[in-house]
Amino acid sequence: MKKNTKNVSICPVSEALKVIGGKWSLQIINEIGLQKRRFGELKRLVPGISEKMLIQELKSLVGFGILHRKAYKEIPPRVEYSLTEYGVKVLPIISQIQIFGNELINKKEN
Amino acid sequence: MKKNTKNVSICPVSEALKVIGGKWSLQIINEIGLQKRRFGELKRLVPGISEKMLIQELKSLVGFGILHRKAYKEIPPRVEYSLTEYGVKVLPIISQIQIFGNELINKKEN
DNA sequence: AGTAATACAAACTTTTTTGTTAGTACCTTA
DNA sequence: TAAGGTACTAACAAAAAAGTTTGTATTACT
Repeated sequence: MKKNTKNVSICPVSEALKVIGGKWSLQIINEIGLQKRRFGELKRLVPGISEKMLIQELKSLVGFGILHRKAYKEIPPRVEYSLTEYGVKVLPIISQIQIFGNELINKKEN
Repeated sequence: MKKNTKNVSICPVSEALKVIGGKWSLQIINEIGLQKRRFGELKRLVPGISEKMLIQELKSLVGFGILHRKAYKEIPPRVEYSLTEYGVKVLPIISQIQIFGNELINKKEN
């Protein structure tokens, strides 16, 4: 495994989980997909999320370079979020997790 | 999206995260891979994990049908963990996360 | 009799994550 | 003048996850 400057191992899985490890990030990324989504739109699309968690996650993902944020200078405000070229690389993870999640659901039904 | 008996939506991603959403589960599953691993072995292989978290996760994963636990009636005790047929289906998720994690690491280095 | 090895268990504390509530700025329209 | 719509912010509370410490059973070996 790779080491950092202090010669401590860096685990790719751990590094990834710092970015997409929370309760909501994957759901948000999934709803954005290859589109542009407004804040209010995401609020509706991600069921159960609070406004606080939504902005918190959006900010974090923007900070990690996963999301791009475009604010229009209008009143009332309009902000659009979309995946960056890095963000797009999260989508295959989601696909795999969905496959597994569906297996779990089918398994439960027995 | 699928609905359960109470007509509430079930999200495959959420369901999957209930099983593999913690800090350690993916690392543990990754270390087991297609082999058999003893408790003590995993303790060494997963750096930084406490004994408590290790058994807690192992128990949980056994409960979800991801891991198989085989205890030998010996003293000192010997217990071997391995992936079930369901557990094996987590490996592609890990592969994808590793790809993404490595991208993050490379990105940081600039 | 004392120690070592292995795989845990239980009680408790700390840390992290998530949720709740109330409030802001700005312009438009009634 | 007052209310409405949008994207936030901040303070605080609750819940969930993770960490720490101490202890257990069993047998073999010294």
